Amino acid sequence: MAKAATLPERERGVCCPPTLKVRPERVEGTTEILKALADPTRLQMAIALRDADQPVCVCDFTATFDLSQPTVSHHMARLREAGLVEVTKKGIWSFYRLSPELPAGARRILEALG
Amino acid sequence: MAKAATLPERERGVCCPPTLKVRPERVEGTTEILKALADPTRLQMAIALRDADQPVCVCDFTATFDLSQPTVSHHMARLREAGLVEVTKKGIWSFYRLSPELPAGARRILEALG
DNA sequence: ACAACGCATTGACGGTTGTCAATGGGTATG
DNA sequence: CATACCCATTGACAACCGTCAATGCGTTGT
Repeated sequence: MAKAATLPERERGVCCPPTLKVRPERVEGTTEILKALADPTRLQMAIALRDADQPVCVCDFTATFDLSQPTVSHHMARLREAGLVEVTKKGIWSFYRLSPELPAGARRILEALG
Repeated sequence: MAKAATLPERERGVCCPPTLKVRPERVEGTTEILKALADPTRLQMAIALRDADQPVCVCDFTATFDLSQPTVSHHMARLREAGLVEVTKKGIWSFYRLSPELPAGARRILEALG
C-alpha cells in the first residue's frame, strides 16, 4: 500500500485517467464475492464456516440467528451461488462447509474478515 | 482455516447453534465496508486509490469509467461514508486518497483485493 | 401408511441501490 | 463581471435485496 503524500499539479480541462490494473472478469467475480459477504447474517455465517472444524447443519444456523428457516435457506443459497460454500446432504440434514477448491482470491478475502 | 472432514452425527429435533465469535459492533462495521466495496465501480476505485502514490482527482475517475459525473460523485461519497477514503480540495479539484488512519480490519480487507 | 422433521422454492412486500438529468455553488481564467 | 470548469446535491426511477408466510418434497420414525 503506497503512501499518498503531495497533491498532484493539475491543468484545467485535462484529466489523467488511472489505468485499471484488474481484469474486468476478475472485477466481476470479486464483486460477487463481496456482495455475498456484505450482509450481517451471511458475514457471520461465512466466518462461522471458516472457523468450523466440521460442516454445519442448516438447522443450527436457524437456531442461531433470529430468522425464519426460508430466510436462512435463502442466505445459504446466495453463499452457494457465489461459490463460497458447498452443501452435502445426509438424511434429512444439509451440511454446509467452505468450498474446498476456493480460489486464492476468495480465500484471502475470507481470511481478512473477523 | 480449519479442515472440514467428517459429517457430524445428529439427532432429530436437536440443534447445536454455533457460537458467534465476532462482536456485533464489529460485524456491523465490517458489513458497511463490504457493502461499500461490493460494486464493480467502487471496487476498482478503491483498488486504484490503494495502489496510487498520489491522491486521485475526481475528474480522472469520471474520465475512466463510463459513468456520469454525479454517479462518480455518489460512489466517492459512499466510500467516504464507509470511512475508507478522505477528500482534500485544492482549487477546483477534489483529490481522494485512502484514509490514513484506516483501521487494521479495513486495511486487511483492502489488501486482500485484486 | 402416517405423521413429524429438515430444507428448498415461490410469491409478496417494503427498503435499499445504481444510475442519470437537472440544479447550484465554488474557483479559476479572460 | 462573465464565462468555463469541477464537483456535490437533489429528485426520480427501475432494479435488486432481505424478510416472511405458504407450499412442496424427500427422509425418518412410529
